[in-house]
Amino acid sequence: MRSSLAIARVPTRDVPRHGARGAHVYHKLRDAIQKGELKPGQRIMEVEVADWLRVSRTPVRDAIRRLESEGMLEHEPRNGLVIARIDRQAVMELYVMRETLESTAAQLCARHASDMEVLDLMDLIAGERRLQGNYDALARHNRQFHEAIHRGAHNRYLEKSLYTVSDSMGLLGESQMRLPHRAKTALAEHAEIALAIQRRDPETAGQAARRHVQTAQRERLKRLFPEAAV
Amino acid sequence: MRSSLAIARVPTRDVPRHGARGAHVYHKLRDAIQKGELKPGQRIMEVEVADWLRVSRTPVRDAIRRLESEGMLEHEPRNGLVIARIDRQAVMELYVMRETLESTAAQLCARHASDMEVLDLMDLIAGERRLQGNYDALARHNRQFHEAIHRGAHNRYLEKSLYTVSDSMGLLGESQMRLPHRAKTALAEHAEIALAIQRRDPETAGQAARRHVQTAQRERLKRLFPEAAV
DNA sequence: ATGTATACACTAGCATACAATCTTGCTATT
DNA sequence: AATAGCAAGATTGTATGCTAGTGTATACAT
Repeated sequence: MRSSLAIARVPTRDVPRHGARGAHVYHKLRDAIQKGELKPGQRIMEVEVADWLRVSRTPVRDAIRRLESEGMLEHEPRNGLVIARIDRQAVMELYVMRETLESTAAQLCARHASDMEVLDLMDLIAGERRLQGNYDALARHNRQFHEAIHRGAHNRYLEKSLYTVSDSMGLLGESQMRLPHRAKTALAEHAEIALAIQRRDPETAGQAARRHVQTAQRERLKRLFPEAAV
Repeated sequence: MRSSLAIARVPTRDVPRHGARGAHVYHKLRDAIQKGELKPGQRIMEVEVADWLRVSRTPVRDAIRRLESEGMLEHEPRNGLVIARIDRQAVMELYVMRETLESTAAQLCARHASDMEVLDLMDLIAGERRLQGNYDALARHNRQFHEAIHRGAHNRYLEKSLYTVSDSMGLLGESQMRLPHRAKTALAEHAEIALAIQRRDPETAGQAARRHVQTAQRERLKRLFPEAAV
């Protein structure tokens, strides 16, 4: 079918091979949104994206449909497709949802995670301690820690829901882990969750996760709406 | 652009007008899956669907991408795109997820539903009582009741998650409400949830919803896997 | 100056043509 | 008999042209 050295073959351009362009566009857009290069309310046009990534409109459409269904993009009545805006009300709803899901994930993780997964979790806590001060790394690490818990719950539907909720959180701006005091508090909270999971104590783990989300929410609201008395 | 009486114009065929074909295909496919006309594992091919609905592959692809992202369709390694299969493990995970979400919805509904929405809920209970024996109607009614609670929670992310979870439930086969004894029990459980919501008692409402999902799960497992000792 | 109508540009929805990939079954070779 | 290789057909991925619909500007009327 192809050159016998197909495995060594590399795309001439940065255009991905046939059969992966839709996914490529999806990830590029997603990353750009997460990094804040594309901001909420900003308009997205098929041709622009297609030009940017040097593909045709079709794979762009595929990616857009997916991001739309995940709530990262939305059609604004008289304005076309835009990066989803998250108003105050939506932030509240999002955090309520996250509270529920993270709490459930922690509970299930305490019940179902393998011993290996629990060890991973403890390693992550140790790693987080070492990273104090390095805010970029902490932000990435934070996501890893939470994802480890999500995986440990062994529930694909829950994991997927948490995935989209986390992405929507990304729309709110940069990670809270960049705030020194937040990073410190978060470490303690993470440790509390991880220890409860290690003890196989679902109730405590769930409660700890719930509190963790709540304090994160309070901090977030202070930054997003500093004028409001929260 | 068009005839001056565009408003009176009706599509010649059942092909919807420009700007709605993708959505049309989405709903047709979704309905067919819910009704069991398309069964889990069955292969879906773009051209077939396109012929069936007399549209081109493009809107079909749009619909497929969406259903895929919602978990109704999935790619099977050497078989292409198929209606999602739900194995025993997935059923368990799905019900855990539903338990969490329905419970949360009931709690939030007790807190945030408007008085009008609560009245609606009570009307639905009364209606359900009258429908005893009419199993088709009960199945529809059941969905309405739950959707009313989902809406009453006033949380768009929660509502969306519940929407996709409910759809995945549809993959399991016909509604449990067709079983006489299940219909009777369900009515009592629904009433319990609704009354707690009316009393604005989130804790009780949440617990009742959780139990409701659990008994539904037990019944479902009995039917799906009669051999297993559950 | 304000309202209304017409023309124009822009964008997403759609259809279709083309290309790459995968499946499958056959054949030749061992 | 088993297996590698090949070829035909099937199916999805990709590119692109065309069109309907909608926002915007300009001209005209009041």
